[in-house]
Amino acid sequence: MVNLFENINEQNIRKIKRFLMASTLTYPKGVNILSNVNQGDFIAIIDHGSVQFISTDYDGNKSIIEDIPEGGMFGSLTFPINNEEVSCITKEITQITYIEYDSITNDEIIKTDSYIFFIKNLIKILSDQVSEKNTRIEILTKKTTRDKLLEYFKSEARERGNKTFTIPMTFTELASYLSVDRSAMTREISYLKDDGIIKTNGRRITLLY
Amino acid sequence: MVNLFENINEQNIRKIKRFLMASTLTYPKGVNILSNVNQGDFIAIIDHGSVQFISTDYDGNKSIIEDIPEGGMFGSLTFPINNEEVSCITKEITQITYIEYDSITNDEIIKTDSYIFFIKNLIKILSDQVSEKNTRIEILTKKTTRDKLLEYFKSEARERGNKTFTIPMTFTELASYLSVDRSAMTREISYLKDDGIIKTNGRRITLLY
DNA sequence: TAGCAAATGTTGCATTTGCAACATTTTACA
DNA sequence: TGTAAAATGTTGCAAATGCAACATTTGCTA
Repeated sequence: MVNLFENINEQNIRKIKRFLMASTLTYPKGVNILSNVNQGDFIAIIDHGSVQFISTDYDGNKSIIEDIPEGGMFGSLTFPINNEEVSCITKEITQITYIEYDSITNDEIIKTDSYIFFIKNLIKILSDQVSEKNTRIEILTKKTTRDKLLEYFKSEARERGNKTFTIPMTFTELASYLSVDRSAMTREISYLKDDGIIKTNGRRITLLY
Repeated sequence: MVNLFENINEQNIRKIKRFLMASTLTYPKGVNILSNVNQGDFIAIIDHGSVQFISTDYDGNKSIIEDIPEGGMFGSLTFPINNEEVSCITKEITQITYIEYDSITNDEIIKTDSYIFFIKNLIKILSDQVSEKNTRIEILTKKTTRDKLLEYFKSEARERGNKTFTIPMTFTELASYLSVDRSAMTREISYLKDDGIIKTNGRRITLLY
């Protein structure tokens, strides 16, 4: 995953952050950081920790929209923040640096040496996010649990270049990512094994075709 | 929707396009434009016409991943283009300008007056795409057709700031967007009407709560 | 390391859904 | 403007799935 400050030395990072009017906040585990959010558009970079965007139903049903790990970023431009159903929860103690969106093109910063790297990193990160979401949409549009699982397994296999891989989350989280009932998913996984389509060993999966 | 060349005058657009090594191609209706795609990463801008990204199953089931209208853009960085299951079909006669991704930060172009506008437009478009996809993911993760419909209706109402709105596509296309069976969706819509939750008049929907 | 919480596995059952087949209406365009 | 294609509406039925309830295993931490 690309870091927003990749290929930029410490000195220039400090300079860019200054021009970007960056401010850094630290949150404890389990708080909703969107509750006291700045005015105006911003970009948030996760220095340490991780967060999760969660959508909650009128029924209390929760679905994870996105997991953002250490080094990741998110922005007010990419989330319907004013949607009261969406919250952004820290999964652990988390330090976040906020950047004002309008400042990314101010006069000072575009004269900075590493500015082009910064912009290219930002564009790359956004592109990767679109790509990731396209992958998830392609999976979610499959009608059956079986097809969702197979599409997910195929996308993992494609990404790793290997028909054997370890899924990077628990089965409980996978069910949430695929938006299916966990127990029904377990059932379908055993059918896939019975039919000789996959082999499993814990979270290690092998596609057999 | 933001256009990649918004706030840039004709002269500078020509200059930027030259530095970007832009090439323009025109396609007839109904062809897969990814079949003969350039080497390397690129950004494609739709000058006239529109395209649709479609994923096709081993069963032949098709699902629309994204509709891109006139003025829209897409890129090799945001689509798993090497995935043989995804195709990009022109919905009508379509003219597309291709830009080489690496050239968006070449030495010539960053000296151009309107470069900052160009970059800001690009970032805005990518952010909007992420945001749109987050909305769709939030809808697709709902378990029932009823909840998918309601989430979609709410997101439309939110966006328009009005509980009455006209859906911007056919019901057939909506079923595809929600990834549900069209006839089952029609059935669910009449249940929603019976239950007094919505009112409809053709594609005009009113949320009654 | 004991104990508790989370993850995983299993199954019956009611509900939801896709699918198919068909009638009717609307739209596009030759 | 006539006609074919697309969109819309309806319904029976079988398949898929969510849900609930429970047993078992794993992992964390006090």
